[in-house]
This record gives sequence, C-alpha cells and structure tokens, in this order.
Amino acid sequence: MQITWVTALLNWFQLHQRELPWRQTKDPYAIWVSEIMLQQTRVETVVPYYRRFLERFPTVEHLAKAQIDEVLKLWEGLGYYTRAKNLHRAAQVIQQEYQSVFPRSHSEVLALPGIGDYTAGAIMSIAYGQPFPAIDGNVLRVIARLQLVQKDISLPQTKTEVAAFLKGVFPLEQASDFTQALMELGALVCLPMTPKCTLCPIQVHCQAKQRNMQQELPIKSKKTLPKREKRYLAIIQQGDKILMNKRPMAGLLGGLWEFPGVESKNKQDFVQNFKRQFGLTIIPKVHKLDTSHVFSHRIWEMKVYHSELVSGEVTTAADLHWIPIDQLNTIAIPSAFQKIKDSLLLGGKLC
DNA sequence: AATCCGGGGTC
DNA sequence: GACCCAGGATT
Repeated sequence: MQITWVTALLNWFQLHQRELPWRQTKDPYAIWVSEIMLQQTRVETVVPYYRRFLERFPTVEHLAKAQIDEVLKLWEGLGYYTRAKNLHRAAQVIQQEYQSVFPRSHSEVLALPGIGDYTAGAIMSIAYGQPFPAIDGNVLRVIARLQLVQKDISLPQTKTEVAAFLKGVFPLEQASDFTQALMELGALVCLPMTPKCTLCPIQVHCQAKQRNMQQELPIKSKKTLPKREKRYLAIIQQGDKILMNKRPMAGLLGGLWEFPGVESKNKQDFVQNFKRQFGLTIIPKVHKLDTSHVFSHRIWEMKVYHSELVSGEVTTAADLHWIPIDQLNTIAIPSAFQKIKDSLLLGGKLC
C-alpha cells in the first residue's frame, strides 16, 4: 500500500510543527481567539497579542462582560478592528444564547458574528476534531500547486472546489492535525514566491513541481490600487491636555482614537472642513510634520499642524475629548497615528 | 462578484 | 515598491 500524501503530510507535521501558544489547548474559546487574530495577520505578530488577550480574558464570560474600549485597547496596532468588535459581540451571544458554552455544531459556530467559512472550519476541525476544511491563503496555495489548479484562487468557485477536494481526503481521526498541517506547510515550506520544494514531504505528489510550475501558482487576480488621500490633522493643546476624537464605531478605524483631522486639498480647505466636521474654528500655526500611512485600499498623506482653538460648538458628529497627555497610552490609538503621538511625547508640552 | 476593512514582514 | 498574510461583512 502506497503512502498517501495525507499521511506524509501528517508525519511531517508531527516532526516539524512550530510550538505555538494556541497549540497547547483544545479549548474552543482559545482556538477561536487565535483564529480571529490570525486572519490576514502573521503568526509572529499575533503571539504577544494572543498571550495578553487570554491572560486578561481567559473565558468567554470574561470577554462578554468587558467594555468594548478595553477590548479595542488590547487590539491596538493589530488592525482590522471589526474583528475585535465581532469577537466581543459573539462572546455576548454565546453567553446569552448558549449559557457561555461554546457551540459545538458547524451551523451554530458559522452563525456567530465574525466567523465565516474559514474560521468555522478551523474551529470545528482543530478544537472538535471534526472533518470541516479550513481554507485560507496557505491552503489555497498548497492545493493549487498539489492539484495544478489553474483558476484564479480569488474566485469563490475555486474555493468551493478546493473544499470538495479536501472533504474527500479528510483523515477522520486526525482532523485537527490535518487542518493545521496544511497551513503549516504553506507557512514554512510551500512559500508564495520561493517554495522550498526539496524540503516538502509531498513533493512527489505535487503536480506543479512535476511540471516545474511552482512559481506560476497559485493564480491570483490583482487588487485595485489604494487611493491617495490628503489629510490635515490638528494638534490642539490646553495645558497638559490634548484634544482627541473618538472615531464612529462603524467604518475605518471604528471606535479608535485619532488626532482630529479631515481630508482636505490645502490649508484653507483644512480650516473649512474642520469647522464643518467638528464645529470648531481653528488656526493652523506650526506645521509640525508630514507622515503617511498605507492601508489596504487607501493611503493617507497627513500634514500635522499645531493649531489654536478659536471658538466653536462641538458637533454631534464628533466625539471630542480632552485627554491628559500622560493618559494617551490608556486609549486605543491605531498605528496610523503612533508616529504623531511619539513626536508629541518626545517634544513635550510646548512644541 | 466587487468593495471595504489594517498593519507589518519580506523580497 | 510589490506582494503577501490562519478572511468576513456588506452591497
């Protein structure tokens, strides 16, 4: 009996898997938290966030009763902040609908906010040992090469076909290891640009390698280029305090804090838009610094002005607060503004 | 099916 | 710079 590629992969995983904090548990809550953090985010980035999060919120109930602001603070710098909000909401659903016991069925897990096909499959297989495939970027790449999938992997249909293929080969007694092994192979060996085929445990089964097409696969359509946005920011100080705006919960960087700013063409436009957005009349005084921040679909080119507050009534659209400078580290500020915050802290009060 | 939603590592 | 990463929700 010839050894199957599934067995070869599982054997390789036993020998070469990394020691990761979420591999020391089968607690579905802990697995869930790790999978949400790992969405579009590298393992090394996640590890310290994961440890802090599980220490602060060791169970669903701890998370369910937390304030969203504290959850966002723990998520600060990790990005895709909707993940944190959905995690929090789902914890409350689990508390109320399931008496704080993490649901066991695929349909119930899939119905939780923030859990899609991938994460549902990952939880079902990794935590519960059930044969549901978890198809992420790693798995799509591995299978595209193994099976010579020459369709665009960003098409939903391609994912459906990969799911059907995986269901047909799923090892029923080792569902957890199989799911993790596929992703681990993609992360350590079957790399996007320069796959390490000589180290690959399933190289003899790989159709792409047989044809020397590893570099061409998978096929992925190009994403649209990010839009450039000119953004003017106001640093407004009164004594030891600085005026900060809490962004609306929905949308970009929702619920996080910013130095109040507006998209504007030029300095005059800045003052006008600022008045419209925040209800405050300001005079930009000192051009402190220029900085840019790249998002997936947007580039902010920011001009930062120390500004004088003249007058105004705060609009309901804004959520402005005077924050003591030594308490800036207690609110959730996204990476886009960290350079500005640092320059403020270094520069002291009168800059 | 297309678009929005972050941030950081790598080459 | 370009590419990618343990994707999901919305329209």
